[in-house]
Amino acid sequence: MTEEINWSDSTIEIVGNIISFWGFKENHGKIWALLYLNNRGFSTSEIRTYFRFSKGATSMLLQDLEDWNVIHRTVKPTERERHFEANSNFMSMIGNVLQQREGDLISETLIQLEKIKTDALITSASAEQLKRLNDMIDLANLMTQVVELSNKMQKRNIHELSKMLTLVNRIL
Amino acid sequence: MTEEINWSDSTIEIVGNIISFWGFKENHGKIWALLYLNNRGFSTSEIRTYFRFSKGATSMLLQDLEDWNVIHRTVKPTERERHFEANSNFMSMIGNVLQQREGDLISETLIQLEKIKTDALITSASAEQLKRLNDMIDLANLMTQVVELSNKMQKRNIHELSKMLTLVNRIL
DNA sequence: GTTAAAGTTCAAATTAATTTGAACTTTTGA
DNA sequence: TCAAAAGTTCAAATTAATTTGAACTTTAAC
Repeated sequence: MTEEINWSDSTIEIVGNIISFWGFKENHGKIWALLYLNNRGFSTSEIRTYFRFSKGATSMLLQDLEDWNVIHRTVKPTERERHFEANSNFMSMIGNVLQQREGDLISETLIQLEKIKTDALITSASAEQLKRLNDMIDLANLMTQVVELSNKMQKRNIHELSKMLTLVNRIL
Repeated sequence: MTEEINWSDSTIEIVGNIISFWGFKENHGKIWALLYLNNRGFSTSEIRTYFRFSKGATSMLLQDLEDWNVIHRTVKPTERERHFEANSNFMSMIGNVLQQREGDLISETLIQLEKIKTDALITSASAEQLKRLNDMIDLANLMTQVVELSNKMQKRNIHELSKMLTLVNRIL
């Protein structure tokens, strides 16, 4: 019976949880937290063993994290397996996923809404309805802005961001 | 065979979609969009018929939207059924859900992380690990700020927000 | 070039989120 | 007060998201 519970284990759980909040898989967050909290490279099989993930899941999760620029490979000349380290710019996780979704969804939405607007103009829509349709277009544009903002936030660290937001909160 | 496809139908689909992006059920977004785009009160059964939702689902969805302050009841003395209208402050939808999650998740996370930090201090954690644990606490605090911000955004309209974000984007 | 370890893919299985509908409670008009 | 219409609840059914693992491809040490 092991006495000591590793404090980083519980943190990994919690961080996995908090990250899934932003629309990620919890396991993306857990892997990132493992790497980040321990501050060293982990091999694929080490990660797999730690979490008891399948080979396929591990491959896919690491792929995503790499694509999102949340982890990077480290060169280990002695080992054949890949090794990964966490990038500390956590915000990129959020930013990248928003960006990915944005590409797929928001711009497409804007195109569709503009198309609908054209239709509405030539048919029966009332002035009030047009106003509201325009609001929806504003909404889609707002989301583009949010995504743009989150991309810029990627380049800042958490402390800096927290301070910035305090400021913005004070202004509003 | 109906010739004319109502332009607002497609908009409702799209808005439902874009709203689910923020972590809502698509059907929350659809109901809100129906009410908002048509700018009038709808009875429960009207809504149910339009979307072909079950009685139970309609009840629950409307309940949520009302709780989140996204729709409100209107008095119709002639009718027995409830009638609902959209509140135009769409942002409250996002803000309220973030807030709701925040209550359940972020504050709890902060408590847990602080507890873990105490443990880490009295056990084996290295200075570097402590630093990273502190980063995680910063992260949780950052999320509190984001939630606070989104609550303030509720009180603004979409146009105003869009302009504000353009400004922030320019600064960063 | 061989081959074995590492990595990928994706259909099937598992798990999680959402919706349904029947039984129940509440509301309201007569 | 009563009854019927409206609204709610929640276990079961449905649908959606995630994970597994076996078959496959790629990589790199020899």
